[in-house]
Parts: sequence; structure tokens; C-alpha cells
Amino acid sequence: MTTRAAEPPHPTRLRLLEAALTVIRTKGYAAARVEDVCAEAGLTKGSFFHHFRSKEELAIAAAAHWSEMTGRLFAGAPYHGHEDPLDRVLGYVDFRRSLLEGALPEFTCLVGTMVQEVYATDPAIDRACADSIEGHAATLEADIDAARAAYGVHGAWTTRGLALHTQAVLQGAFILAKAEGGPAIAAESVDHLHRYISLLFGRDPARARPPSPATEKESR
Amino acid sequence: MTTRAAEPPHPTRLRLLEAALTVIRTKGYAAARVEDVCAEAGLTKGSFFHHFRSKEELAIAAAAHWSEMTGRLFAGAPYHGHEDPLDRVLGYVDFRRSLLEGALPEFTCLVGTMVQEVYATDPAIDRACADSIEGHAATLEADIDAARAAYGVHGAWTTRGLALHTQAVLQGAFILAKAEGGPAIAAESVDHLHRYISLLFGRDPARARPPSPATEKESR
DNA sequence: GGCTACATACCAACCAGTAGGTATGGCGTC
DNA sequence: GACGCCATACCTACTGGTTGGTATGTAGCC
Repeated sequence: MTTRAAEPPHPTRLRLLEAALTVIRTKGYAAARVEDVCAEAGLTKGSFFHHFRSKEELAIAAAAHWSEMTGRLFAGAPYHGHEDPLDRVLGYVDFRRSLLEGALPEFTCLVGTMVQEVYATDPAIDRACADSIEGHAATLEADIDAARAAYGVHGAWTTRGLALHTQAVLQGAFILAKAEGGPAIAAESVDHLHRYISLLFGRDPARARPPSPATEKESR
Repeated sequence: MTTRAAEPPHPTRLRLLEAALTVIRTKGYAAARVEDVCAEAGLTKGSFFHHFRSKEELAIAAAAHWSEMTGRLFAGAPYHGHEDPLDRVLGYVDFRRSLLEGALPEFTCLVGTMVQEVYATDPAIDRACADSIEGHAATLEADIDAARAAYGVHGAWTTRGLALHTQAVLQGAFILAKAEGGPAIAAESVDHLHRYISLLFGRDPARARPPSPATEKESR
């Protein structure tokens, strides 16, 4: 991930990045025109090319911005407050489930969408997307490891593999949501993921979930 | 799915459809130029537009062709020969896993790739993709139902939901494979799916898999 | 007065789709 | 069994709209 201490970006650049998120998540990267992004941001191309050298640079910057945004969102999420590490892992899944609301471009994943289009044609964007996904998955590994230790679970799978599996389920859920036109089936798939992790650690999946601890004001 | 008794397509049309599979799975739909498809098929645009009215019609026809191709592949797969319905479901997962070989455009899913790009902009292609995914998932439901009956499993989930969850895991695995540049992590995710279904039906996931029954010569 | 941050106007390449041509082969007719 | 006729299948050449990117202008600010 390498979230290097980024100086806060120029507000106009930020507006363009936010616009890019919306447009690319709606139409995909190739179909997203620079002018679409400008219109969404209420600017013109002259301004765009003042802040970005090319459309490709926008995509890479958007992926980095996405990583930072989601990084902050998940770092501040309440599930980190659980005592039991397994509750933290399951809390993460519940949190992801709670995000599946509203219109599709609001909850689907920027980098998952982009990587499908560019993996074979644009190595730089592909790398940025892969970094984003892997970096996010890595934030789960400490809790999964702690849960394995606490529950004495040592199956034929790796911590990193399970962390990435959660991402696979979520990415796949987004695809189903796009095909079906809404988040309902995506939510069911995330429920299956929750049930899987419960079973994997020998916990009854039907057991009531622990209440979310109060959201931390500042998680540093 | 509605696999209506299709008269065998014109061989040149078929070459264009096969070429479209390759090109779209490599570059995505929007970036796939009509001329790319023609070049891949060894034809020119004049011929293309003799067989298809538009690029959109190609995409829809490609999705239908994809459904037929995969339909035949899975209908003829060996896992249907297992006595135990749970073995058939798990055999399906194993079969999917065995397909994760070679270069990415050879094993990734056409309609999963396309739906991400068109869900908000092209309802006709979106519908074709959704039909393909749902139609394929539906082929699992009879075996899942039979397994639920045989094993007395009635959790808080639906047969259709689990069938679609298998597709979510696979689609997500393809995204990870594209990000990582190879099928290794995708395979791990499919292993997790196998483990999940085993646990869900109360079977020890570590248990040796039953040998595949001999491939049926003709499954009608 | 020069630098940042935007806008307007323009260009050249690209690309889906069209126009119109030619080769091929089936088929009825004599 | 040769001939005229036409539909099919494929090609080359072109067009017109689109789009990433550039050149240039200008308003405000230090």
C-alpha cells in the first residue's frame, strides 16, 4: 500500500478525483471520457490537464485516492473495538455488509472494476489496482492470525489466502449486484462469507452477533 | 437462459464470435474494437457488418454463444455421475477449480467482465449477461436441493442464494487473478468455497474426495 | 510582473458504421 | 450443360462524429 505521508491534495484535484470515482464506477474506465469527469466535477478539460498529465495518470491517482479513502473508512470503523479477534474479523464482514446500500456506483469497488479492463493492456493502472486490493486485504491479516491463535485453528489454508478470499467474495458480490440491478444478492453472498468464517473457527453461525462497540472518535 | 433450439450458426459468424470472446476477455468490451475482433478472426470490417448489425449485437450474441458453450461444457462434465448429491455440488466446485489454468483470457468469464462495464449504460447487454450468469447458477439448484434433503440441512439461506454465491466466489476469484497476474490465488479462493460447502453440510473438509466417475460419453 | 489556476478553441487520431464493389455458387430454363 | 440471374459472402475505401490531448488566453494573487 505504501500510504506515504501525502500532503493534502489540491481541492480542485480532489474534486476531479471524486468525479472520476463516480464516472468510472458507473461506466467503467475505457468508456469514462475525460469530459465526463470534467462535467461531473463542474470543470473543463483545460483544468483537467492542468492537474493530470493524462487519463492514465488520473486512473492511477484515483486508485491511490481510493486506497486512502477506504483506508480511513475502515480504520475508523467500530469493529476494531471487539475484544475477541474473531469478532473483529466477523465485524469487518458485517461492516462490509452494512455498506451495501444505495445505488450501485456508491458501494461498488473502483479498483475491482478497473482491473478487469486494464490487466492485460495497462500495467501501471493494473499495479495500482493490485496494490489497493492487496493493501486492504493485508489489514485483515493481524486479526485473522490472532483468531487462529486464540481458537487453535490451523487448517490447510493461509492467513493471506483467507484475507484475499474475503475480497474475492466481495468483488464477486459486486458483479452479481450489477447483473441483478441491486445489492440484495450481494448481501446474501456476504452472509455466506460470514457463515463460512464462523464455521471455520468452530463458532455456531446462528449465534447472536456481539453488539458493535462504540465508534472510536479517533483511531490512531 | 432459454437455450432455444438454435440452428448451427454460420461458420464465419462463429469465427467472429470466438474472436470476440478472446478480445473482450482480454481488453474488456469498451476497449475491444470491431477491427480487433476482425483481425483476430482474420476477416475485415465489411464481413463483420454483414454478420452483425452493430458492436452491441455482437456482444449480445457473444453472451448467448458463451452460455451455449459453457452449457455444453458443464453438461458433459464428470461430476454429474456422483451418487451423493453433495458430491455432485462439490464435484462442480472441483471442476471449476480444474479449469483455472493457462492464460487469463482462457479461463475468465466473458459475461462477468462485460456486465461491469455495461450495467448502467447498455440494458440489452446487461440483460444478456445476467441471463447467462443466472442460467448457469440455476443448473446447480437441483443438486443443492437434493443435498439439503439428503443431509437434513436447513439453515437460514436459500438454494438459489447458495448457487449464486458460488458464482460470486468464482467471479471474485477472476478479479483477484487479474490483479495478481495468475490463477494461484483464484484457486485458493475456490478451495475456500469447497471448504465452506463441506462445512455447511457437516462434512469434514479434509476428507478425501471421491474419485470422479468416468466421463459420460453422451449426457442427454 | 510573474505564477497558479482555470477557461476557450482547436487539432489529429481513432473508430463505428456505410457505400459500393467483386467473387462465388446455387438454380431454374432452354 | 450452358447461360442468365440473383443472393450470399466477403472485400476496399470512405465518412463523420468522437475524444485525448494541446495551444493559447486571462483573471486573480503574492
